[in-house]
Amino acid sequence: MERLMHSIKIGINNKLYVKDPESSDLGKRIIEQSILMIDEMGFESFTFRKLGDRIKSNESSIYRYFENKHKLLLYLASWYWGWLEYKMVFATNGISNASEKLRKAIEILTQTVEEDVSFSHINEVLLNKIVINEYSKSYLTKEVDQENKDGYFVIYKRLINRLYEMIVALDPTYPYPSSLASTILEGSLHQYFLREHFPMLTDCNEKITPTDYFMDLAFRALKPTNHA
Amino acid sequence: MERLMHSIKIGINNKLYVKDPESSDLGKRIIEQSILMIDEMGFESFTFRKLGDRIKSNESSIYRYFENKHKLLLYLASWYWGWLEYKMVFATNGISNASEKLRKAIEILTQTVEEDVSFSHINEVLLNKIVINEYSKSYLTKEVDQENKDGYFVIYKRLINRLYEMIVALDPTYPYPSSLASTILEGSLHQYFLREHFPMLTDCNEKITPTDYFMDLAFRALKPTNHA
DNA sequence: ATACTATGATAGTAATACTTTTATATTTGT
DNA sequence: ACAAATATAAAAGTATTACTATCATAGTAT
Repeated sequence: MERLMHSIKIGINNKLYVKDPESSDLGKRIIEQSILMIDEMGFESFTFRKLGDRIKSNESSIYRYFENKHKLLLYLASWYWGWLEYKMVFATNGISNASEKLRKAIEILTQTVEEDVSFSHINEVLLNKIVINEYSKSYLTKEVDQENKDGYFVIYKRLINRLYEMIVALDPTYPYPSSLASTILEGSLHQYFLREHFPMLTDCNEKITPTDYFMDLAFRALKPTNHA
Repeated sequence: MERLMHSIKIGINNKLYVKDPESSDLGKRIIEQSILMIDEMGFESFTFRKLGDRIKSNESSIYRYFENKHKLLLYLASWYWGWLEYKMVFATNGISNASEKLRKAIEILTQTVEEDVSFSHINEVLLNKIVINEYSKSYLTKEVDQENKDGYFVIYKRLINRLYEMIVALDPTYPYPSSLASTILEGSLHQYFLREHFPMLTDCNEKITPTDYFMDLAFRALKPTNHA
């Protein structure tokens, strides 16, 4: 798996960047260090000026890669969802039993990102934390509809759609498969956030994981059909 | 109900404001017009300078009521959750059957806010839209833990806790009552957002409501015990 | 040797998120 | 009715942000 992913490039909408950050050393440093900095200081405090100082480059050079920090966040999020999608498709690929397949998918999508193995300059653990803490900000804007039209959220939508398909395959009678799919993905991020900051609002802790909760919820909601 | 609510004041943590906006005409205009403006232009574009222009007052005068726009958002959100809590407690008060009680609570908490009836200067319909589009931004910050300690989220937490208690009363064997309660509240906001901007990611539309979805989900998950 | 490209350095602009000071209007207490 | 206290308004100032523009320079490709 690790070896395989080394040779994979996650295809991100090229409107999200001015110049592909994967195409140069500076670009990779921008990605690498922006992940560290956004995690450290939060998205609002993060600026291209500070990033420039940190990577000993220039603010104006960073603008040659990304129009603004909002697009950088969309880029990072797309990368993350693409990476998760890849892991999920890979892990569920051979499974023919609909129930097992969905089980595996939920496991991959809701489990903690444990360690950083595959891409040298991208720290997936921190990127997962960024997605938990900042992803909502990327779509809760007045520009969502235009940006959605421009395809900035395709990977995320495709991922939810894959989950939707597995739900329908398992139980075609369930009336809310899209909502359940989006609830699992978004709700999982939320439960991680609550575990960290509002432990009274969640049952998740060191022992119980968001995976446990959503696995249970999904299988309480769905009734497998016999042709599965 | 309307008459009753006219005489109710929603108790909001007094650290959220410098001067109580309910205590003066200017304060009420700040609340009234900030709701309209945040709805119109979104929270990031909204500024105290623009609000001052709009209400023909001065930027500096607004700062005498709220330290910054972030605290204003927290104030508006607290007001909203307090208002919802009130409606929920009122509506579920007389119900002794645990199942019916939870049913009523979910209905109140997840249904569309249809019209603005009770408080003259607060438009609850728009406030509901603001909560859908902006609430996450109020807690997805580096300062959450401190602000949580300062009690800025008490009403929201109390509301979820009330829902939690109804879930436990209905089915004490269910292992994730807190997570289910927080999922219903947060997930409902999310489904409304998706319905508006990402219809492919939800089953909710003109006919199917987030209420339908979460009512069904909750009652698939929970098994009433006989002593209910 | 030259031309092209990437990056860096510097400066500039408009807007934001405030703070400070001073003036004026309004309310209230006696 | 008058003085004092309080609320609001007006204006100016500051540091930072989110860029844009210009010019210089180093490396690379032909």
